[in-house]
Amino acid sequence: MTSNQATGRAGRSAVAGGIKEALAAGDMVPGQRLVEQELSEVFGVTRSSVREALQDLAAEGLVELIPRRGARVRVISVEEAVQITECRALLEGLCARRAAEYASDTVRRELQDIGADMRRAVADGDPDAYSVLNRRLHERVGEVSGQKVAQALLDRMNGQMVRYQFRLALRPGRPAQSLPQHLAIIDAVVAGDPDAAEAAARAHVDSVVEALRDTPAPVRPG
Amino acid sequence: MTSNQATGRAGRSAVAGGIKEALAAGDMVPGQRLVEQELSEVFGVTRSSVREALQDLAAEGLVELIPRRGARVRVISVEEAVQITECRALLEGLCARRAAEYASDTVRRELQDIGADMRRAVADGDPDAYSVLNRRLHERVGEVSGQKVAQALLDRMNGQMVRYQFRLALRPGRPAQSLPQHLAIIDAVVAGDPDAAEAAARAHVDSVVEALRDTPAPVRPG
DNA sequence: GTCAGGCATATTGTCAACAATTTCATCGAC
DNA sequence: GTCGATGAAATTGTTGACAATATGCCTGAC
Repeated sequence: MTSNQATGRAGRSAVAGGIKEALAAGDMVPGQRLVEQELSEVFGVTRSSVREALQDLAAEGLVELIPRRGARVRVISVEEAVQITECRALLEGLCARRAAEYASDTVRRELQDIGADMRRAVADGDPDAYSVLNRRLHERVGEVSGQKVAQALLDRMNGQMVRYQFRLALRPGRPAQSLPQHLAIIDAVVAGDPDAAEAAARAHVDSVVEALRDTPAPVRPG
Repeated sequence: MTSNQATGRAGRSAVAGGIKEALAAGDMVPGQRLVEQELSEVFGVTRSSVREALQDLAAEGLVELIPRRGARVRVISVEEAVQITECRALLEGLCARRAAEYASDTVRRELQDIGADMRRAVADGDPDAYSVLNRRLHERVGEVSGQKVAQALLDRMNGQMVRYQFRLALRPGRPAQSLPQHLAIIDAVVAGDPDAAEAAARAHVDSVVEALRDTPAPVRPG
């Protein structure tokens, strides 16, 4: 973390990025107030930069902006997380379908490698490595699908889900549970079977819905 | 249109709203430069308000913001419009499914009324009325589905599609073509058949993809 | 002891001037 | 005649001061 006096456009993304990180790390709890001057001192930027960064975060749905009352970290209810995940299921399904149709041989091999690595990560009981591979899998599939629009929507939603994803990944046995689903997606894409790929991706994300449903509210707001 | 000297928060949404309107009306063509001072004079607000409004529009994907070079009306290619529509199909499908599951008797009756009005509009050859009913149908379905997240995404995408929707609605015979599809959605929701509702909604939006595919680029950029 | 009113403070919102950068046209060299 | 440099104008970006508003505390009446 560079604590240089960043200014202007650099400052803007520095603040936005910093808050995102803090959010992912759990250093900022939902409902927490975000005071402009405070942030400007912490990040060493002007209040204008903070202001613009907060606008950006609000547009991404990570922060709630109440007129004359300032910004708060937005609380995402379990219900909302479920809805987000339902939407994700559809969009991931679309991406998987298109990936199965369009993926080059190189990518298909790459996906197989990711699958093998995932197997290993689960066998080794390394949820951290699994999480990284998980991200890479979804990322590669989205990329090769050519569905830029769907991908942008998914990115956005993933940003809102950081808190929940963190909690889910920590659950013992969760990787073992999702591994076969991920492998099914990979197999279908590699085999070039669009219907199977879409179904597998949907089934996978739907199982996340299940997992979410018996998640307690992640953090007491306030 | 009030050309009062709006200031502050009011000014901000006044500009954003005004630009959206101009965009929908075709008064602003994609690629057109949006100069801050010019807009501030037209709308009678300070440049700060214009600036923030442009940020909002950029976040919605309606405007492209290039550092040090200003804002331009974003060009949405046919390819992108198709992708947007593909995503819409999925999300509309989800909403229709949930609507079929959860709609109250009152809403079901309301939807039937909309269907009847649509029939009439087509019979009368009134594409304008049909367009309004179309919007209301999708709106009501989204509302009753309880899918706030999907609805928010759809709103966003509809905003980006204004230009294309306008052109499509003008095509002679288009309402007659989409009428049975809309009626199918309504019937399925009214009948409480989720699978049929989802299928009908998807089929409808997929047919929009077809229509888009043989649309010439809507406006010469620049 | 509780509640209403008013004051002090913290915080956000607005603005206009200033700085930095890009753009475009003009001019000169080859 | 074309290409590149130069400078002026237009435009965006930044800053700090000032204004408006909300919040919480303190006081005093009942």
